[in-house]
Amino acid sequence: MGSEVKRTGKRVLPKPISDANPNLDTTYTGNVMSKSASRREREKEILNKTILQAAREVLVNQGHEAISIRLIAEMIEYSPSAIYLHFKDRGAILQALIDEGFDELSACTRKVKNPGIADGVHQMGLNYIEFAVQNPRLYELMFHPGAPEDQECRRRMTDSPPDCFVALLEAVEAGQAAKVFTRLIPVPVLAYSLWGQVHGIASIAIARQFFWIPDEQISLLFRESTRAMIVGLQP
Amino acid sequence: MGSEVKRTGKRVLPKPISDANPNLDTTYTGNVMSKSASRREREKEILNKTILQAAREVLVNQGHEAISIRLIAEMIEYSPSAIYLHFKDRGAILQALIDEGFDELSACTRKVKNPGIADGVHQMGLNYIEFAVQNPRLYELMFHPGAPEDQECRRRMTDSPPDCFVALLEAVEAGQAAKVFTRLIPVPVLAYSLWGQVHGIASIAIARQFFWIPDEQISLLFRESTRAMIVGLQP
DNA sequence: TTCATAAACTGAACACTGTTCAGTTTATGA
DNA sequence: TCATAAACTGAACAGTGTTCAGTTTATGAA
Repeated sequence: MGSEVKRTGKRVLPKPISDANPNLDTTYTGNVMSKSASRREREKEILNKTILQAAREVLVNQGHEAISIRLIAEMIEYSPSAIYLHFKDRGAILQALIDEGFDELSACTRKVKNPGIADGVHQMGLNYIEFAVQNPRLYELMFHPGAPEDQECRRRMTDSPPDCFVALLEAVEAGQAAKVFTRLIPVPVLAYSLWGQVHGIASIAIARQFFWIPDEQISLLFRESTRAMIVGLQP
Repeated sequence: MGSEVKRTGKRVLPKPISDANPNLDTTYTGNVMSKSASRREREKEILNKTILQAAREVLVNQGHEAISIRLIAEMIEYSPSAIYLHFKDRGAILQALIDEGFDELSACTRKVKNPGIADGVHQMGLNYIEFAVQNPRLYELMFHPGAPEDQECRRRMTDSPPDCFVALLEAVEAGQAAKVFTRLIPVPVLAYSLWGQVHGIASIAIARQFFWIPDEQISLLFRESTRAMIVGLQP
């Protein structure tokens, strides 16, 4: 619990950004939105981020099951009900974390220089696994968010694939053009084969309950399994 | 809810097995354990199974998150507290379901005839994926039981691998002897590469949110990805 | 058959969730 | 200065897992 400060309606946090503040947005005042209204919007944005920061901290340390509204409320020193002014429900918070995760994963896979050649695809896979291993709780949330029904996340996902998969599809297409993948199977099948491989290795690496493999062989496993998959896709 | 029958202490269910019952165990009466004591033990066993049946029904239809003590209690027409006379806590019920799952998965992989040859290994992988796809909720529970800490499941797992993995290790060793896998990497690395592949494909197939692939290409994906992995493990 | 004892079982409680909403406090702009 | 809107709280509701005192039933010896 800690502080026993009496809490009243409006909080001093987030601090009102004074006119002297260099971050003040002076380019967009006037007719459509009043100055204070836009400031309020920025404050709202800040509190939004604060909530997500707290949620992510819990996620990293204890996993997504430990994320509770009341806990977050205590961390950011607001009442639990205040959170519902910023997020529809607990699921919306998790979804925001999932979105963050996919953005970061996408950045990891996109940073390889030549995705179209065999080494490039290999490196994409290794980057993917690296992200998963370094953010195990987040990765777990991204692919196993728990209650599987009702989420509109499902709809969004099926509407358009996450960008990390788009990157893979592009690499596969470039690889086919460059004769890296010569086997005559549809591009999605090729891409899913590759994705399945790295996802499986990453999942197993995260769920450490399944490791009777010496530590020094893990990176060998990452390299060999991804290599084998790429080699296997050329007849 | 249904019946409003007044419930009192001891239940008529499970029915006492009379002496006329052909299932009566007459081989072990007498000194160590009295007749009625052994009957009670059998009744306990039955109620145990009844609880697990109910739990599995919920699991299959709604996923493991929907398994609640109170719901199970209603299904088997006992009070919630009665369940704690048979299982330490909710986690113990889930663990029992997980154990069932690994037994069944093991049976699936073990039923291939020649696991040591390439086709055998391939078939093991396909059987594995088939199990996962046909028991998606169970498979999800087995590998993502939720709260990851505190479980003594962790200890048991790290003590000895599940039998399905032992079967794979044996197949890989036989495959190496038969020159199916000629690449010079340690057996565990080989086995994990194969397991990672099928696990990844199975996971993605289950989390259908990630499918923009036409239905008719799914079995092709299963076959091609497992094939590619096996081919890739020979230099 | 009687009866103390052990086993099985229940009901009420506790502490914890997510979520809602009436009511209070604060900021706003005329 | 002051009505109004926005921000926020506190208490409540319904749900969860779990515990435990107390009741009901079955048992086996007297």
